[in-house]
Amino acid sequence: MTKAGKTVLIVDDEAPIREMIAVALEMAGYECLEAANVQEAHAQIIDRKPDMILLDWMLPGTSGVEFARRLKREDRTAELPIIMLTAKGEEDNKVQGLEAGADDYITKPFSPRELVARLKAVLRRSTPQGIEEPIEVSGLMLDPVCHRVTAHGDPIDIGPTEYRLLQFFMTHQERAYSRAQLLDQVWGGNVYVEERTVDVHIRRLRKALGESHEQLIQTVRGTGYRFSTKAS
Amino acid sequence: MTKAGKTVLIVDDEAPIREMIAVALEMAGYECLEAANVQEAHAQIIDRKPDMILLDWMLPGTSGVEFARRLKREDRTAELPIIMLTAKGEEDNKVQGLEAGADDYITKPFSPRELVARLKAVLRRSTPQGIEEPIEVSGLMLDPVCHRVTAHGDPIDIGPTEYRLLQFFMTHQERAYSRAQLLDQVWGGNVYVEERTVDVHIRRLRKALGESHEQLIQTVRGTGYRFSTKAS
DNA sequence: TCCTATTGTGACATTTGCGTGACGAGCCTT
DNA sequence: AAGGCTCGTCACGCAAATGTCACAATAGGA
Repeated sequence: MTKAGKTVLIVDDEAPIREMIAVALEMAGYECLEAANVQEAHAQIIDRKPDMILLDWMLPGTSGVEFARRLKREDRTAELPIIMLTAKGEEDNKVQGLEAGADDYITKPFSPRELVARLKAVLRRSTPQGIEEPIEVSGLMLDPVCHRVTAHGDPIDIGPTEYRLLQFFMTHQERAYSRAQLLDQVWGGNVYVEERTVDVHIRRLRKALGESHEQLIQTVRGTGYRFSTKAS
Repeated sequence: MTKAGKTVLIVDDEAPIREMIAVALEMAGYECLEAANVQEAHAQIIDRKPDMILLDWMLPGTSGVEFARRLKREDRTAELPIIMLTAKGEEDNKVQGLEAGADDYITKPFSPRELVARLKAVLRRSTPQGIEEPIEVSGLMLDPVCHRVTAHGDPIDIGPTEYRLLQFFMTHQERAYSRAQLLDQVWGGNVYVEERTVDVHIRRLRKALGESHEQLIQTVRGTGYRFSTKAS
């Protein structure tokens, strides 16, 4: 489920180090941004909206700690996970770093493997999914927490894509969506697939729902599809 | 928000430090026990049953690491969360500490705020529910007190990790968990392990459960796993 | 009614995700 | 030191899931 690889912003004043880290992370499937100082970092954050920040302790101008503190203070960036990088021998500052709002702390030199591992752990913690209530429509129930679909209590077996499709429909009832919109919302923006693929998945979903509920997914000829309890 | 304040055992040979920590924790609503050495600590654990342990790295006689390892080995105390305390400059030993079974690790000097924060985090993920009643699901029984699993009365032999995994599943039925979530909940947040490792342990657990019960652990394609009595 | 644009449907090759056995490292007991 | 145990990782293979196509079915306008 490699949605889109998460984006990591690397802030360090030494280009070779940035590069090294970037290579390691890209091999692990992350997208990397780089910044040599606080100004660049700030621009990147606003512009590219990374999912987390690798922040060197020592920076020209504003120090890393200060920058971290600033980010945590701003609403817009308060939730951004930060991992502080520090050279060995600066361990005194660990407490400061963590208090400033860093989510983890790693000492140079470090192995790429360790870096990636910590990164994963931090990302894992900081991305809780929204509160998800079961949705029920005329006997058809989708429970996001259990990741399960049932019709009058009986489990229905569908693939991941059909699940996402159904979830989208059930949270957006009564409205017609074009194939392009569905691809955007269910498949995710930057994927190239034929629009007719939507038809196939609609079919699979209808089949899985069975005669009792397939009517909920209505064809809007010339436009797309709609999920509705009312007959068309 | 939860029941009564948790009890924390502070193990350190320097009385002033114990005192300082105790004051900080009591202000945060915890009850504190103190021990200057391993013998005292052991007595306190048996006698007062603390909910977690703050363990200094350096101790007269048996070292903190060794003590931690011993606690993790004994069934009776294996689940007790431990936070190791260490003076600055001993960071090399961090890995040793964590591997010995410590759930977290904190370097002196530290701020009371940091200590309390880590303590909360560790407690949160180690004992969501305090007293441990046996859990039984369709003939499969897990008894936390005896640290034993039986299927229709016949004992099942599984390793510690599989035990924790099963315990987590049985206390969190029906809900689907991603591999990342399982790593967090079962392995502990500060451990860096491949996600696929979860698969392997799932397999080992299923195998141990046998045909009669392996169906309880269901694969949720593209998402993770789920423990449920209902068929998928 | 016929025609055409649009959608339904089954089949197919490819991709992806998971199950599985094996292996080596570390720890504990002997 | 040796042997057993548990653990994390890897590589391989299978099966589900996916995207695409070709063709059938359908609707709606002329």
